[in-house]
Amino acid sequence: MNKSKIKKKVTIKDVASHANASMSTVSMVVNRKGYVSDEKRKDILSSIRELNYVPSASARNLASNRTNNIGFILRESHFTLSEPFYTRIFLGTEFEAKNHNYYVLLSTVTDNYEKEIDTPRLLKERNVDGIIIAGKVDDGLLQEVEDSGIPFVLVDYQYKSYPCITVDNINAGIKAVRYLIEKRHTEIAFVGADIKHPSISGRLEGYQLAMLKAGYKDVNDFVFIAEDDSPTLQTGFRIAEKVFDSLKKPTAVFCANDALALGLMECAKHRGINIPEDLAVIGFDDVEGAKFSSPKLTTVRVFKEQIGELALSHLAELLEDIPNKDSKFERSNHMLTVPTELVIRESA
Amino acid sequence: MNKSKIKKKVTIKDVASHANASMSTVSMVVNRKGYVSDEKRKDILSSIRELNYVPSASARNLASNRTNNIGFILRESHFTLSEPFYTRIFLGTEFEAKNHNYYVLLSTVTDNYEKEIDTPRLLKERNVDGIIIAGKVDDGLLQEVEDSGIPFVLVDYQYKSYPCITVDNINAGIKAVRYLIEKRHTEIAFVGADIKHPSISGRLEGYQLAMLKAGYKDVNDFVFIAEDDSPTLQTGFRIAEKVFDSLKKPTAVFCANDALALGLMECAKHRGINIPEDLAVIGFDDVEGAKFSSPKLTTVRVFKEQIGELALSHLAELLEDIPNKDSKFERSNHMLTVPTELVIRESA
DNA sequence: GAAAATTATAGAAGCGCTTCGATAAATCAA
DNA sequence: TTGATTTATCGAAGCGCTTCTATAATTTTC
Repeated sequence: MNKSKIKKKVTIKDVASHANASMSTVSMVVNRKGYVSDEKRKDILSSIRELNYVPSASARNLASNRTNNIGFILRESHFTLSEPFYTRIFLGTEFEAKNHNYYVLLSTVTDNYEKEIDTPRLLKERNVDGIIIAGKVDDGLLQEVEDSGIPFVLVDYQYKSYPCITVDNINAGIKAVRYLIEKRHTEIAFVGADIKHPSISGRLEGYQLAMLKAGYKDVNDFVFIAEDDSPTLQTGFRIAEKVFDSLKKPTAVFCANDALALGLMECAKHRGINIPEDLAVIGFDDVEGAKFSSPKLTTVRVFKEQIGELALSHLAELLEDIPNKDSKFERSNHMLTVPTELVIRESA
Repeated sequence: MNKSKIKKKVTIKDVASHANASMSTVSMVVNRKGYVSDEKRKDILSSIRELNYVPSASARNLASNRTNNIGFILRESHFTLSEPFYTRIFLGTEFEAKNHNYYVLLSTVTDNYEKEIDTPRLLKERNVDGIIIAGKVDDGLLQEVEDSGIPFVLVDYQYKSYPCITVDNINAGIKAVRYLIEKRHTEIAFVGADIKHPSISGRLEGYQLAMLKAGYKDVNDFVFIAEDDSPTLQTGFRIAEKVFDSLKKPTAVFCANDALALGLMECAKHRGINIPEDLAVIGFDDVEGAKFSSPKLTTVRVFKEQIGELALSHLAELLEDIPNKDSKFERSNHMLTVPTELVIRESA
């Protein structure tokens, strides 16, 4: 705008002449590439500091044909969810992006995505080097991303055998149930909803495996599921009514997420069922509310920020194409599951 | 990465030769500038479509010395707040950004910001044309932004007399209280917390003005405030206990936000106080939970997305520096307040 | 101790666009 | 009619980098 004291922008040229070097040498120092003598490097670095030189991103991008941007695609409804699950993941990504010198362009897509029409601009204009897609999104979008040839990583969702970071739901389910068994519970129920979601079904699978292992034959006896409902507090309340009305009275419940657990506890309170005395409850996710409920909810903690970080660092790996021996990703297999932690509070 | 069928990137040059024009003419068409005959324009546009040309952002930015990016700065804790207030605002900004052809770079800052050290990268590297700062942030950061010379707009916060978009708290407060008075309430209380926050104090001010107008002398008689606590559900519960224990029994309460109102209602339930029969309650914000509480909360709706949109469009105005007669911003005064709406549900 | 490989630096092309003249035709003013 | 404006188009410079190539100087190899 209308400025008077426009400080002339410091360019690589200024640094070069100030340090008595060529532009290319300065560039190499900045990018840690090629051969530069220690002496020259020192001169250049001090010139950079002295002149307060910051490379121009646009120039850099143009010349190197990279953007240094990562796209983060998320469904609108996931973004504005009152429980900050995906925002936490985003935060982790953003944090890690700083370490890798990327910017993150967040782009939300509507829930009823229409191919071509709703295509995120960052995809159309191709000004990202890679893309992170968090949560379940429309298949059409996934297809578009694939077709674009831009490397991408899925988070908390699986599709075909694309690189993805997911929660280790099965093991977490096993851990939760095993804990209940240790506590001498025998009648252990599972409460779930939206069973088609891979995360939920994974948790159920963990439950079933643990029950089988413990010698139960009919692992579906105590399974209560609202197949097509989303796993909310309200749904939890509703399922709870069925649970409490059923003949077989469980002494413990493993819920597919915290919202369900909280809803179930609400219902229990209404019915005068004491938790954890009459009924032990374990949730999943470790949402904010879990710490504040009464009794405080015992649950499986999901490390959301870590997931976001991991997604970014894996994507960075893909982009840099550096065969990284330390990589958490085995050769062929680009699927990584993140471990969880059982947080024992009051409800179980 | 390693692609086989790399589609050669379509450049402005390709379009130019295909349309039998010069690069500069194509550029002018793309940017809607200068003089181009209708005929040539049509040719060029159809070539663009045919070749599926998308301008390169980096090249553009480099040549024009703009970035086409807007920075959106937010405190981490505000971002991961379980109530998606700021994320909603961000969503509005992002939405509007598409219309103005900007990308939004979201950058969170830690709550205990340290000048220089925590400076957002987008500020340091100056790769945004303008900045939106949402919510209260550290003064030092504000200073840095100011010093950078990059135009900025504050949202839901005021500082000196910088351009800002805020909620019309005072009028909303008046509206809420007036509604209660219409409903023949005479003993109307105000419940608030964190009173130094301009939004909260604005709401109190509205309350006081309405009460004065209604003929009350001692407008502070019925004011209950937890000065330094943040306005959460827990705080609401605590204040409620004081309210219910006090001698003067209000028949209606105007709460500074929904969380407080929800907490108060929780406490009322414990005490067997019926809402709205024994006590009318009005909240503020219209959070998700307001629709689900029982009774459903009557509250003042804040149009979060709209605020975000407004912030962006105002910033765009500043950047384009086009004296816009339709602007909602009067000449000198760059402060805009966004109106609210009283949503009448069950609690009042 | 000559050829090969490595280290160190500089120069220049070029990434894809915007924008500043230059030029010329068409329109206007008097 | 003639000079001044407006309209229309093009060519070329240049934005600030990266990176390829060239050229030396130095070190390694056998």
